Amino acid sequence: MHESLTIRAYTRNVASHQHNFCQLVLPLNGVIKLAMHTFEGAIGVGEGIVIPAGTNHAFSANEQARFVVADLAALPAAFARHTSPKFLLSAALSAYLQFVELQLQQSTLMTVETTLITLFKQLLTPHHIHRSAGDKIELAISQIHQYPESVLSLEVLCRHACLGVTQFKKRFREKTGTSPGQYITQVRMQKARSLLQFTDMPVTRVALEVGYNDVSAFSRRFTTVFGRSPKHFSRRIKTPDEPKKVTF
DNA sequence: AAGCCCAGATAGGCTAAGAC
DNA sequence: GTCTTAGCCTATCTGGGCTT
Repeated sequence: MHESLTIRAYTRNVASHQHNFCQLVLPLNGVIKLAMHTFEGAIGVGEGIVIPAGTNHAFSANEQARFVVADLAALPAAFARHTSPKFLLSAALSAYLQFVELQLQQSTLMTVETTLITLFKQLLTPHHIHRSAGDKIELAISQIHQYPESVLSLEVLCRHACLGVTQFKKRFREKTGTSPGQYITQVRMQKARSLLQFTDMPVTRVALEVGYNDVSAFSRRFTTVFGRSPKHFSRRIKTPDEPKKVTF
């Protein structure tokens, strides 16, 4: 099949139908109402819904609605563990979809669409796709992904999930396969590595950005997780091949 | 099923020393 | 000045068993 990204707008009522491919619907503006056997409700900006191949679905979109529809040959791996078809997008992925809209409206090159789809599929990772806030544990997970630098004690997370500590720990492990503490560390270290690789922030600043008030504690944890010190990943390292800065 | 308790493990803060 | 590493200490987390 031909995989594609398209921008669609206001749609009154589309009767129940199905495709032999997987479809993701991602609002850029307005609200879309969707009905299928595993879900019935509305999705807005910052959310998305996955419609597996062969699933009957009907939908309508309000007058303000504008949304990206991605037709994909297979269900992306990031959705394999999802129990709900609804999901949340990271701020970075939402920004990318805005960029996609502009490019699709302005570019006439087929290669651009191909590149946009390729990158879109690469961004469909747990780092950018969070489960919908419809579940109590998902609320806590969403909090971890949105604010990894904040105080994320068990007490705080239990409050977000409206659960007791025992229930929270049990359900969290069932959902994620790991403990809350280890999950938080994973998220923080992934973010730290990205900041080191793609910004010129010093290690001390990166430590603060991911919730460590002490750089030695951050360095120790980072080295444990990745096997190399933060400085190894830092852009601030000058390699022998790096061109010398020319000043005028 | 949910909550409580507890021993052991782990994380994070602080300090100091040393490399670059 | 920036960063890493190590030692020490305290707080918090984890996982399992027990109770309600």
